Amino acid sequence: MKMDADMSVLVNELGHGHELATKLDAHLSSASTDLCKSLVHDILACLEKTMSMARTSAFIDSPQSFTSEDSKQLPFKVQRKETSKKRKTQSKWTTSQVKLGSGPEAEGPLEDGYSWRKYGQKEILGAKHPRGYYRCTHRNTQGCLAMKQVQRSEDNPSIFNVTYRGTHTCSRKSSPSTVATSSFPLLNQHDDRHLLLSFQTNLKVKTEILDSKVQEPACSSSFTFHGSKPESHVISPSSTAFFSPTTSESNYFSDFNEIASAETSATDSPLLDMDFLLPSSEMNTDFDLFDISSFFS
DNA sequence: GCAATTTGACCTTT
DNA sequence: AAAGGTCAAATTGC
Repeated sequence: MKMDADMSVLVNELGHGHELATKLDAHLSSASTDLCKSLVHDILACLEKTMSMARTSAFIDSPQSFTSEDSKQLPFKVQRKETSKKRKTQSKWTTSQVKLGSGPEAEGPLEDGYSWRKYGQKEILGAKHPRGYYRCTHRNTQGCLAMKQVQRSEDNPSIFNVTYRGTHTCSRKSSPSTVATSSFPLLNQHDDRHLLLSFQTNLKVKTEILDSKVQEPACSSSFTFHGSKPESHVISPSSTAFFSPTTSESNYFSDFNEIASAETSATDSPLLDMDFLLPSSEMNTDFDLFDISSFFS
């Protein structure tokens, strides 16, 4: 990855987003709700942090997440003993963050275009809500190792922290309904629809690259979906496009994967394991995953 | 009947 | 020993 150039683009884009958020903040002075104000400040804080991280190349150095030992494993049937190293590496991931908000017309990246299958749920210490564990539906059939974790936010029930791990190597076949229910099974389907719709107008995406120890390459991304009061939103025709697999090729998640891929490729890691398989040449330096401006228009 | 989800047990890490 | 992550049998839904 052409790191200097890309980082420059990153900083520029984030700077632009920061500028827009600042403008929005100014306009929200009287008519806005506390939530909106809060969100704006949240966005600003995150952007500032991200810009700072980009400048310091903090997250450039995040290596890949799995060892060569892991890469030897057949993905189709993970054996318990062999998962030990995977966990070891995962626990050492480190993060950088990017948050995205969504504007009214921004068809949020809520749907990543993939289908997920839940394989576990765990009560997390100190957390009000359990964490759900998901892996790609095509794990067994196509060996796709993508996984994600979904956990409801502590303070705001409408916020879901979604952490993605690995890159999809499968062909995406998920239907909107399948995805909608499988992505957030912590809610019933009725709530899911509200939640998903709410993402159109209030989406916050947080990207994390966990703190990496040099000897344990790792990278993950965390998306925080921030839904506002569901009942305040109305179904729009465009919402269907949001879930359409045909649009997923350019959705935020896939784009982020490309970005993450580029990041890790800069580490010169020899591994082509589950995390980031896309070559750096496919890096979208336009950074449209983080087309932050769209969220403020 | 098949696929997805639930959930308690098990395993690894800290 | 505690906590987090995964497995897999049982259950549920289509």
